[in-house]
Amino acid sequence: MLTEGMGLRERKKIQTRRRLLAEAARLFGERGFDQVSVAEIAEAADVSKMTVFNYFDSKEDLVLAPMEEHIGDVAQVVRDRVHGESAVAGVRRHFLAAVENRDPSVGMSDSPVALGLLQLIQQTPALLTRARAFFARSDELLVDVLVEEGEDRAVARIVAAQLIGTRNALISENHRRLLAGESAEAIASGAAALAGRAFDLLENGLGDFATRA
Amino acid sequence: MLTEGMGLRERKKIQTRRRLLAEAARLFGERGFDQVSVAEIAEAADVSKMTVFNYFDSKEDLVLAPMEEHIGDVAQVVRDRVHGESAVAGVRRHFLAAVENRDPSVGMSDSPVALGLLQLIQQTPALLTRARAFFARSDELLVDVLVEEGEDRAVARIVAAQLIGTRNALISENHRRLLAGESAEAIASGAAALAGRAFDLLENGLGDFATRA
DNA sequence: GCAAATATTTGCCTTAGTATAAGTTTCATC
DNA sequence: GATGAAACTTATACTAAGGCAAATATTTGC
Repeated sequence: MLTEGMGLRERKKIQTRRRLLAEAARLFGERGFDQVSVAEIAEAADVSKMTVFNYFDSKEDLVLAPMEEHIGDVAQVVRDRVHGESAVAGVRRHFLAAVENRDPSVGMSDSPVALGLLQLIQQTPALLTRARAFFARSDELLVDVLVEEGEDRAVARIVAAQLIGTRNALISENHRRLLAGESAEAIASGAAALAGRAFDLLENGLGDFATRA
Repeated sequence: MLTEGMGLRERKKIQTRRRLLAEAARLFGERGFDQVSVAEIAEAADVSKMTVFNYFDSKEDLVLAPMEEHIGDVAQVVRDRVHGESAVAGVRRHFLAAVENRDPSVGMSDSPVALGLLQLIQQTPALLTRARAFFARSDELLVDVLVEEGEDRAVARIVAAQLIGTRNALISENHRRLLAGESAEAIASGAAALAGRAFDLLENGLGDFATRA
């Protein structure tokens, strides 16, 4: 975060925000989400409780704020896809590149901090719930892009659900492996293979998948 | 709900539960979810606040309890599908039958009560959130069925996400039309056509859907 | 330095949800 | 039909999230 050209007020706000996020992460990491009150976080960051809610709409946001930035990623990728490229192809390309780059937003970071966050989220119902809301929002944003391009909204919702659902399942699988102790390095090739399979299913259809013998 | 053969205790419990649901629906309908406290509902139903939480785990459950019964529907349908039928075909068949039967669980009831509930849910973030949790649970249950049949879990998660996502998008579209004032009768044929399109996309793939010109 | 804008604090309030212990009702069994 | 156990409800008191209003402090542009 560049701070040049900012007034004192802006710089302080950024600092306070960072301090709140850091103290929250520390306390949550030590004791778990539900065992830390907002008041404690406020105290640790040396501000009042009200100020915490001034910076973050809810206690959950103290954990999930970083995720929030990526809500529009898929919609953006589809909007920016190259000529001749389908929606699925665009998402596939972007996802594979993210895996290649060990992008934390697709569950490819095995840093202690990222792992700690992941664990916290998985263990805390309130956070899981909130994370799901982000998926729902991603979906809406993608629908809007498709509608802008002239697709029927009802069809767009179906396609978006399939695309976002597939992508989330892939990310979630990466998370599972990270939490099982695998390194990002170890996960990478498997993740790419699985993604290939997943996007193939999307593009060519489930067909007679799981047909009862 | 048959009450024969039940003791007084069981009958009273059922009555209390119904009274709580009815009073909650009435009050929520009159003033909105957030403008009614649990204490008020308890008073209206002539029980203590604690008793409300004895019957329902949370305030949201007072609205969503009826939905909860259908969480396992898709998983059950897939588990029970006939020989030679694929997972998609099974879900398609069941969904189309539900539309035909104006089943409320797929958004095909235009009764005032159902409409009121729908509206309440759409307008209340906490309820929307909770409803999404049900979808997530549906998904997990479906994954379990596929895994039991021998599918790889990672692949099962991808397929389940596509199936459940598609179905939810269809239901959600029905909800949209209901809230726009259309009758279940009027929605039926369109819903069937859209469902056909949606499951075709699932079965045969998105292919070059939304390929940029 | 001063006034306007903006951030922060303080204190208070409502409400969901939990824990506990003490009452009350139902039921099975004799 | 009395009785004791089990199930259910209640009152009470508590915690914590979150929202609100008015007072206070800080930064800004001038």
